Amino acid sequence: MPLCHSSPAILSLLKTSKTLRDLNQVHAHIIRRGCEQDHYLIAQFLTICTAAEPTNVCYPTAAFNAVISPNIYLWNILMKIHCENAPLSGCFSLFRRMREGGNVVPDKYTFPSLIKACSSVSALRDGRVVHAAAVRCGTEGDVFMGSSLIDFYGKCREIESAWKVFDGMDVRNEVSWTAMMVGCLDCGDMDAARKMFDEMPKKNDATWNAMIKGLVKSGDLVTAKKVFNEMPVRDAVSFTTLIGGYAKAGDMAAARFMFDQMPSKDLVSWSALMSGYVQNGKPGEAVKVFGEMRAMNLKPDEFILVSLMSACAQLGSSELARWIESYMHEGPYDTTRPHVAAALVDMNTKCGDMARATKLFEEMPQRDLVSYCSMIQGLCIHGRGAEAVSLFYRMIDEGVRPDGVAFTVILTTCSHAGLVDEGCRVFDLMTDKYFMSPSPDHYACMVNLLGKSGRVKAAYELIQSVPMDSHAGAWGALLGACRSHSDVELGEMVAKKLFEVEPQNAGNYVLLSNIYAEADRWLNVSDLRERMSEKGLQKVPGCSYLDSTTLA
DNA sequence: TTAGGGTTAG
Repeated sequence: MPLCHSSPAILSLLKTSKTLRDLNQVHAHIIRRGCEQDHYLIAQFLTICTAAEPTNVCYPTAAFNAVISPNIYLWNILMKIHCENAPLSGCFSLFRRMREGGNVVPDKYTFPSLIKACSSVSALRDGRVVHAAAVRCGTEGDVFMGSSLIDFYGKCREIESAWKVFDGMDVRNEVSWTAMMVGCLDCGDMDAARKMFDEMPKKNDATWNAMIKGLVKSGDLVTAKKVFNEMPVRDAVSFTTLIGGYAKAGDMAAARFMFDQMPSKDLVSWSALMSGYVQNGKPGEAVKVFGEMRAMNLKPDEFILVSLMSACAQLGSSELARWIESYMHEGPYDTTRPHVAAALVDMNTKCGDMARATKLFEEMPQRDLVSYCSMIQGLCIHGRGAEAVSLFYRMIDEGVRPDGVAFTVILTTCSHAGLVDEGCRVFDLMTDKYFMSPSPDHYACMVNLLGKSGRVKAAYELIQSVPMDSHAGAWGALLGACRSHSDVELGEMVAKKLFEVEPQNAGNYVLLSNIYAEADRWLNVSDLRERMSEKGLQKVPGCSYLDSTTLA
């Protein structure tokens, strides 16, 4: 029996609590007044607890554990807290505890959070188990249940299962429709998504924004803008989605224009604008935006600081780097969080402070894939290829599994440092131990590596064995190698291939012409120059293919 | 009795 009935004094105290300190005080009151078994009061406490300290799972769990016989409300609240902040395994052990010793039966409020936790990590098998449990509990007819299942199957790319849930629902609302539409969008089925968008009885902001996002992702910015204009009330999300779309398309003028149109800008929109400038190689602009933001007395979050650090890395300014670091130490920023730490390492290597980068890297509580890659790349930039390779193996020893990007980084390093045998070993490791199929970029790295070390024939054989469509980058690297090793015969074959795959690239003609010139084959040179002018190709001096297409 | 769940942006 509760000793007190939701003491109004404690309740009102609880409602004004904002910080952990406030909560500790209220908690002390709860314990002193013997209210630890008051379900209603503890429910309030748990809710406010996570609002104040979202990532702290331990504290609400401890308060919950003090309740002798928690009711279903309390179980569901704690379940949601775990689902949002704890690893999936923790959520499932809580779920087991609830079913085995909880003396309660899971209800329709229990499952949606669990399903959501499964979809956030695409845990298809686990989600199916929860789905089955929900069916056994007779809650699968609930709209929330259905919507979370549609979202889950959509995120796991099981669109057929999503449709089955959607079609089987007796009652659907805008959330269920939106979740299904997002499933179609993620599968690339624009027609089905558009049909749903047009046919659904009711739309909310999330619906409109999801459609805009899908159109942006498919590259159709014109229709995205049209839908945006048709939206009854545009919120920060809609603006930010379009800003991101323009940034990805390289149109920073349009992105900036959208940003300036926003009636109220939040941190996410500032961050989108900044990272747009960073992505488009305009670090100076990103730094300027950061200045504008600070002038408005806005407190940057970690995302924004990561963008600022990337901008600084591009600028290579050690002064700015030092300023950012001291700024972060003053504020409430957690510099040990993986993405922040990785950005710090990257910034310091690119601004020339390898000692600082190494110190930061070694002092991290745990090094993840991204921080390892930042450090490996840093060593590569500073010409310390051998150290980079041994760091790569240390990463594997520490149990961090390399992904495709990590292999690109290490292969590029080997290629820059001329570590041919090491590169070949890494390439074999990727295919034989990790069973990864190399991407065009990986092949390009290998061709570069073999080609630069003079093994042009081996490079040619590798590229011919590639089971995918020829990648211009790899062939281009090989042509470059043919030039530096004066292999006219192979150069001709490679160039022929390149003229097929990228006929617009004048650089390939120039390379071949240089190969001829170095072999004193002037007749071939003039032939080639003629073919170039016939095709209307012109090589801009000092400008690569990438530059000229970007400018166009 | 009061309280608890699902869709959209960096």
